[in-house]
Amino acid sequence: MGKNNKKLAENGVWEDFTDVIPHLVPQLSIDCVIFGFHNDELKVLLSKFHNMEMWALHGGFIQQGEDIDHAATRILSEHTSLTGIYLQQFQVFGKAGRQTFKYMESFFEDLEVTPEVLAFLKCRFISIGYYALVDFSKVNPISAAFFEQSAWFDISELPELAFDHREIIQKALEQLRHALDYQLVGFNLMPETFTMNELQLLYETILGEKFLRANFQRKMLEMNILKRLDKKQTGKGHKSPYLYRFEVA
Amino acid sequence: MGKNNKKLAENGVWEDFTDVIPHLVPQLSIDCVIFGFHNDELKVLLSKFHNMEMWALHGGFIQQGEDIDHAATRILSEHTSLTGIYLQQFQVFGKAGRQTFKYMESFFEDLEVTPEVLAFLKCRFISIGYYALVDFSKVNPISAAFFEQSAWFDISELPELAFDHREIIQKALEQLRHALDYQLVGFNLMPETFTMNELQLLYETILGEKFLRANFQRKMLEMNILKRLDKKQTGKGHKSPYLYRFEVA
DNA sequence: AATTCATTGTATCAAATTGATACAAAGGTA
DNA sequence: TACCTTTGTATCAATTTGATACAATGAATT
Repeated sequence: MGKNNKKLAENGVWEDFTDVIPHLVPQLSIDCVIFGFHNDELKVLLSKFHNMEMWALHGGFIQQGEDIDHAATRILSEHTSLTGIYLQQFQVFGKAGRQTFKYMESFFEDLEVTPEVLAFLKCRFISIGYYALVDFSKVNPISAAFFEQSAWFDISELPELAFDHREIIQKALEQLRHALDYQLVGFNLMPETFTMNELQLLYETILGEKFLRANFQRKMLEMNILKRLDKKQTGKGHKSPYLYRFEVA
Repeated sequence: MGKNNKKLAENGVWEDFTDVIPHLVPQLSIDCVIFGFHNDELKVLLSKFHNMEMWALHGGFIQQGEDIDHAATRILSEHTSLTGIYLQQFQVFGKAGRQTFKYMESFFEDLEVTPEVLAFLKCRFISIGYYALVDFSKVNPISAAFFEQSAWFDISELPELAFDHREIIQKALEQLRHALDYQLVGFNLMPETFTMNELQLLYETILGEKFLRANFQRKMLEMNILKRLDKKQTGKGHKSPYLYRFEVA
């Protein structure tokens, strides 16, 4: 997988980049902030540029006439092989100088592409931000063109990020927090079944505040969105909790 | 202004459209939903296509490298001569077939443009939706290229609208309602000073629900965002209300 | 000058929601 | 069986919200 980047189409998606450009909406891209939840921490899936200590969001281009939501779904599945994922468009990033190519000159020099392609890649792109909420345990990242590896990062311990990707993640988090308050969005980050305590930890982690156990449970139950299943056999020395599944009554 | 559309640059913004295209981000546009409040009704400012009973939002293109918020501000001022307006990006519209040119063939035939320009104009555009909140009394609409007049429409009595502009307005309204709940956004639709009753009417109109006068006043006052000024001399046969100005304490 | 009327500003009480604490039940270990 | 920890739920206090009441104001009317 991706020993070097001289060929741009290692994942088979692009046969020849020069030929593809005319079929794209130029200077417009999509960037996905892929959120997962693991070990009581909110994670973001990032990809690392080849030969550089620089990470980036999973992005891609929109094809002529392609529905943008379809493009986002396609890009996501190209990077994770996941389908049926919760995806939410949240903001467009289009500041004048949002892409700086500082520290990336050697990266571009290594690319064996035509001057036209290089000029295209160095344009100011306007990027539509989507966030994806995925079940961490089901993700199987795929390395795509330009990148050599993918990895999950704790939201509070992000590595060096390209362009304005740190700001994009920050805005995505704010939108996610907001959505958590008035939509039933959190369950997309949970496995199929879960305990009340696990759900509470998700809410506490994302919102960055603690809740009283009794009140959290009362609130969740009176929303009538949880189906109570059998008890979970924990083997721990205490009462075993119920399992729940998200299910609107 | 705008007796016909054979020349595209009547407002002086575009000298020659063909020359301008290469300086735009292709197939990407901005559409502004301009909200105003008048006679206890929420209004939208629309423009009418030349020689057609078809209305549209005020839109425009983004220049290469131009900050998109700057572009939105520029477009707004080109259409209304207003500056310092509250503008909020709210959603991108990029469905596969969002522009239908049904009923618009004659419009395109009337345009004396090169085939290249025509092809450009008929592309599927991805449009970034912004909404603007303006003080109704200060607006002085300007007719722009393609259009013959502008007018305010009650949100509940919209005329025939081009493309997916009805949906864009609907989504803008939903976002505005939402923003009203948790941001201090409504004051942009009000004149400099106003009575509590006028403010309540704004909230009731936008949110589509009635509030009890006493509770609305209590809620607003305890937010500490209103500066109480002198009483308004109404000349009416009852107690005269205080005037307020938006001012964070 | 007193009366009438619609509107405004605020007080008050009831109802609902939220915050904090308590306690019994379960499931294991010592 | 005693003990410890976690879970599920009940309970009461505090706060917020909903509904109603009432005095004050400013003009027109008598």
